[in-house]
Amino acid sequence: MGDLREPLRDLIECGLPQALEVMGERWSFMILRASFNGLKHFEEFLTELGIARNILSNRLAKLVEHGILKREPCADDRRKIEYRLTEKGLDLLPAMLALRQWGQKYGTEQVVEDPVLVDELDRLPIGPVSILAHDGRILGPQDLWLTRPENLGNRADGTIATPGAGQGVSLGRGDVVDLAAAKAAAAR
Amino acid sequence: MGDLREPLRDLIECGLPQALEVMGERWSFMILRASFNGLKHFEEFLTELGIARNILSNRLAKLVEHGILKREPCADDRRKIEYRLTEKGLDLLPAMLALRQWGQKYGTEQVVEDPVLVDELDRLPIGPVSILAHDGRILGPQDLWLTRPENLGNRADGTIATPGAGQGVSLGRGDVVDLAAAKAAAAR
DNA sequence: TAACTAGGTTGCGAGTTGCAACTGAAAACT
DNA sequence: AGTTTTCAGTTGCAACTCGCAACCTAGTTA
Repeated sequence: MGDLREPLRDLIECGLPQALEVMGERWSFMILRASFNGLKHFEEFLTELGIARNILSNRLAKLVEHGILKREPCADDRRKIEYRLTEKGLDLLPAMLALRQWGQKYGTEQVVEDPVLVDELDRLPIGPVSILAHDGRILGPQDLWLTRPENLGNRADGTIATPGAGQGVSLGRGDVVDLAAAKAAAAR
Repeated sequence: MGDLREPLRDLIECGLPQALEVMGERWSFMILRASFNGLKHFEEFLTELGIARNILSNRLAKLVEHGILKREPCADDRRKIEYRLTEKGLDLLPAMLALRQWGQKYGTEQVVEDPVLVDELDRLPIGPVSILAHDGRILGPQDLWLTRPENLGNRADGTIATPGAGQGVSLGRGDVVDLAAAKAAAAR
């Protein structure tokens, strides 16, 4: 179970609550998806999502406030306002796809999708959103371990790994995966 | 913009709403994370998350109802109940990590993490959760395209791609990424 | 038997959500 | 020019949800 004895007690300080502050609200992900789908205007979101006007107004304002969407008056029609994804918003794509792939995998209704999301290059369906090691290997729950920063690269066998070309990603404090449970589940 | 003229109007039928039905509720992801962290008992979640008792009770019941956690009476103490992740729950790991990586990247407070989530093999930090092509290439928003099922593999240059060993993943109906916007943003 | 613990449930006030109606400004029609 | 329509919001009100504290019940410990 890693080299930590106990699961950490202070889970508050990590990226998840920060993400949920915006995206945890009821319609945020649906609006985000609509944005990815190219919707830009208030009334489009309104009719598309079937959301209440005041809620939409409120949610859009919050998404803009958090820098996920940007709000720009339309040039050709000065009543219209364009809500467009920022880079920060685009960066939510993996999270959204992961969620929806999960929803699709386990959803009650097995929907036959009509337009398929494909790789532009070969026009073949994309694979699952995955957790990658620094060198690109795909990792499952059973491959994750928790360690203190000072022990990075200290392999179980005593040898030392050095980060190659891989881009390490820093995660939040309190980032513990229950390996015992994960491995037990994987073993079943 | 793919070979579809317009963004689809019926975005309802896809995996996302199904996922949000459970995980869209306020505390669901935090409870999930606590589960990944190895917490199993009611009072543990309670003190760890600082959530209200009734809400926790309600959320746990819903997570169990949706098959994300399973509820098992403890053998040694029949008052205690263990809430453990099911496979369906474990499958939410990419979504949770994607969300928290995003939160960490853009969060106001740059938290210095103490325990780092690493690859078990070499004990080096994991990379970002990524969207993969069927053959494992990492895809960004600008690499995504939308196509009708009957046109799968029809490349822009007219040649035809055939799925290799890659495992295609089926996404929900209405799965459209606004390529124009994504590419424009990527170009900036 | 009394006290304690684990996991809930109930009641109440505060905050959120959703519907419908209204506003105000810019465009379109007549 | 004057009326109507469209766009993006705001306001009022009913229903629901959240969080806190208190209470409840079964099993465990002293």
